[in-house]
Amino acid sequence: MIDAITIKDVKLQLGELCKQKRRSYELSQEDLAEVLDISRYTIQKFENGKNATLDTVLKIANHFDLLNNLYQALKDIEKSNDINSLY
Amino acid sequence: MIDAITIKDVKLQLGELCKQKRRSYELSQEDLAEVLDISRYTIQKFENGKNATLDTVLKIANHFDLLNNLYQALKDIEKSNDINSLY
DNA sequence: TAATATTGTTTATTATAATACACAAATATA
DNA sequence: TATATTTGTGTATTATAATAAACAATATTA
Repeated sequence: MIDAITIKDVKLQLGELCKQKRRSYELSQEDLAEVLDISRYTIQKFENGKNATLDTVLKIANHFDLLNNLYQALKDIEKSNDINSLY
Repeated sequence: MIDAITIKDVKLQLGELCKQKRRSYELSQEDLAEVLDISRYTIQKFENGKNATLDTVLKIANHFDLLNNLYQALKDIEKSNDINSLY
């Protein structure tokens, strides 16, 4: 039996994804911080699963072209809710 | 030509989704705030597209059983990155 | 329409995310 | 191995998200 996903799990996975994306672009934490105009410490903490603000997360997502994906996913959830309400 | 999705768009959509989910459970902002042990003002601001913390967003997502979906979506993005690196 | 419930807004305070800086630890490169 | 680069940590400060409480503005219901 696999345990349910926790908030901590999601934060850690978000951090891992940032780390992976950043490295695939061959950017250091310093580089990414600079282009996004945020501090390296903020990136550092986010990549290691600490709490962050939505703005920080979305700035990073945007830089790695994940904003449209995210938006569409949210729209899909909203739509699936609409459909369920028909039954 | 449709404009690209902005960070503001995503925050507004997150807020709308919270509002919709909350209403589908017939909860007031007050109700939701109480069960999540956060203030109604935090919900209020989030639902209207203001900035928030990841913890706030994930507490809400968790309450509406969206955490597994989110986690899996993040894993999928990570995996698709791995695959691309093979070519 | 009157009463009730919900949502929006304001102000003040507290908690904490973000910043800046320095330095140590760990990795990568010459 | 020595040098350089990157990452992790610590401390202090600043900016702002979160809280609490009250009240006005909107919906909802009787």
